Amino acid sequence: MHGYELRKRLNTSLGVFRAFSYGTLYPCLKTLVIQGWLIEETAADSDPPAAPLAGRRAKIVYRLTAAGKEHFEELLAHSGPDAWEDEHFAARFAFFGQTSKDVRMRVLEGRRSRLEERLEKMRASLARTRERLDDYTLELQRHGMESVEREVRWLNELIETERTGRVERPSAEHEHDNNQENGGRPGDRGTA
Amino acid sequence: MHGYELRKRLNTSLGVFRAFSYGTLYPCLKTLVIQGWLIEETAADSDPPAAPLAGRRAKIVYRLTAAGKEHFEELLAHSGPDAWEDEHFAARFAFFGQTSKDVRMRVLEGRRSRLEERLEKMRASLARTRERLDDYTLELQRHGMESVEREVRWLNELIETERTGRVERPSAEHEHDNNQENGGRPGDRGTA
DNA sequence: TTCGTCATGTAATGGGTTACATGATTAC
DNA sequence: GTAATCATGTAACCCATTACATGACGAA
Repeated sequence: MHGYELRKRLNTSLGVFRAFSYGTLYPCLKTLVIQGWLIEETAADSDPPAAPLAGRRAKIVYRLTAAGKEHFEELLAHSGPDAWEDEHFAARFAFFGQTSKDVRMRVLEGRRSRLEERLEKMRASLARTRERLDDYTLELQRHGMESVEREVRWLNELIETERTGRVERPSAEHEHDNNQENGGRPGDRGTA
Repeated sequence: MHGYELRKRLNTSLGVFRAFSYGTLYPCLKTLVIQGWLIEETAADSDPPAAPLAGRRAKIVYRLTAAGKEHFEELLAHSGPDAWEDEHFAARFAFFGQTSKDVRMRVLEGRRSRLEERLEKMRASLARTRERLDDYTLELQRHGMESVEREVRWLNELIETERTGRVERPSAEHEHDNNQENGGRPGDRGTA
């Protein structure tokens, strides 16, 4: 798709991502083209649904190259040391539909243990400072800890679901292809 | 206190804030000095608990000036247009102990309505895109929304507590002074 | 004697935003 | 005719991080 559309999607569809500004997005797309992961298709038009002639500024439609797709899949699979941090994790999770089960398990479990570490620290510091802080600060910490605990529970559910190989919510039950090497069970598109 | 100590506190005590690096902290303190909100006290030492002579590198202890305190209180009270965003709110909340009840109410209610706006948007976009996304993306959105809903409930509790003028948790019940113009009810220090 | 922690600081870099420029098209 | 939205892009800036430099002290 083209830049503008991409940004809108990031804005609305995925609530978790903050939308990047154009000042970030367009230069970024350009570098991806230079690196060979994307190609620009200065698509005059391909399917005009009730075409009102040319129109507007020429859209630049970006498409993944073969190399780009390969690289992307590599990125999803190979989890670096900070793959468990908030934003990294959310990004990975958003593309779970394109990964295999074992990758998903690794990421989910990694995230969980990361959060458990964090909980440890929070509990420790809370115990240490308990008496020396005012009620509001304490309340803030308490709420923060509960948020983390809640995410751990969420992860537990997801891991369990993943393990038993089941769809987690009612949701749509259409059929679709694409998805490498995992018999297309849990994460397939719900697209018609 | 001095820079190093300040940073440690931000690291451990307040779990919510990410700790700033020294590269941020020290220059920042310097500018605050220049602006007149802080003064450096190249404190040789004031209370050596079992003083082992001079020792180490000279600590630079920072202290609020009168102007600084005034400025700070102004910042807490006068909420700008983005005072309801995540980090701004957390920062404000952390200093609730130093504010008056009506400021607290304004901030809490502002935050809540901000979150409710956000919920609206999320609900709308979720309804719009429901069928076009895979289960994982949907699950991510769902979890995000529930997080926001949870924070709204939290705020409701806090507002209610604030309104009826009560301490929200068991906590310590010591007495202390300092706190301007609000009869020292809910947010006072729990310090011994 | 070496390592960890205390303590302060600087320079290079990174990753993002804001504000602006451009211009056509659609909706009121 | 005027505003909002579509659509792409650039330049200036901001805020924070990383990596480094310096050095003394205490503990293993």
